[in-house]
Amino acid sequence: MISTRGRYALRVMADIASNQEDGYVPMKDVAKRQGLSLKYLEQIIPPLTKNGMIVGVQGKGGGYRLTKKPKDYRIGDILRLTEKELAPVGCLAKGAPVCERRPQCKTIGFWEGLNDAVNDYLDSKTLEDLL
Amino acid sequence: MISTRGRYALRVMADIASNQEDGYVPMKDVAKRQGLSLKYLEQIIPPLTKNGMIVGVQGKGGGYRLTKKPKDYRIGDILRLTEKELAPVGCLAKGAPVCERRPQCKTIGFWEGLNDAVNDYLDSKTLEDLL
DNA sequence: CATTTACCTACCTTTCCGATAGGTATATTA
DNA sequence: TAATATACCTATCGGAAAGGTAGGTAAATG
Repeated sequence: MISTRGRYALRVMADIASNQEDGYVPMKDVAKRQGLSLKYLEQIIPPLTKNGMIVGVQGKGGGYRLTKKPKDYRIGDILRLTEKELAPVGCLAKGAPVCERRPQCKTIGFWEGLNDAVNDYLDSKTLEDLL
Repeated sequence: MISTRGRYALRVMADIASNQEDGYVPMKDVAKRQGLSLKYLEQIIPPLTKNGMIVGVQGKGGGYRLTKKPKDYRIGDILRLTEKELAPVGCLAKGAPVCERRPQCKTIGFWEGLNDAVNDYLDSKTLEDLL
């Protein structure tokens, strides 16, 4: 399942895209428009700035701004950064220990297929599709 | 995303399919072969019997048995019965209250698409594919 | 210098997953 | 008929994680 982190991140990105005419968009405004907690958003955003998806400028008149055109953001990329884990099952998760039943496991291939299906869909859509 | 309930259910179904020559397969044996807790499996199984996916016979010599050929079980059907919730986001869940932001929500269409993509994949595979 | 913003870190509360536990009902076999 | 083996039922529980709150610091602007 997708948590609020990823869902809110998408809404934030779409909101910035819609409001960044030529200046910077304060997260305070985004929070108010979207009806979300500013403090909570503040701890969801960092992975996006650290990976160059958006730029943040401090001080008066500051805020956030996209670094690319909406069309050039794959939703999968946004979610993979903000969501703690996207894999459908634990054994396909990032830091998962190698499952000892792996050799005899009859379902792993099926789960890998599901994982691929999900990621293919996420990568087939862009931020522009949300606007 | 997918919990142990659905994952174990698949392993149980595959195990029964592989061991039900012409008699009934005791859950005790399944638990031992799969390395899972019998008591936990016992509370995962009921939805499968109540919906006619398998039949359970009590008493000595009893156990479980498939009601159809492995090829006729869509994995999606098994998971929708055993998994508490398959929807990728809360607002698409079974008993979810209507979201008040629905009219202005720009992401709901995207999530519905993901939900469809997942279910399409799950319904494209059968129990036979796991054997 | 005052204000506004991003940025950082700790903590907290509730939910729920993943089980454990103890029992009852029902059928078979000796 | 007694003993046994099974399915079936219901309550409880510990730990982890989600989802958020809170309070601060750093930097830029007017």
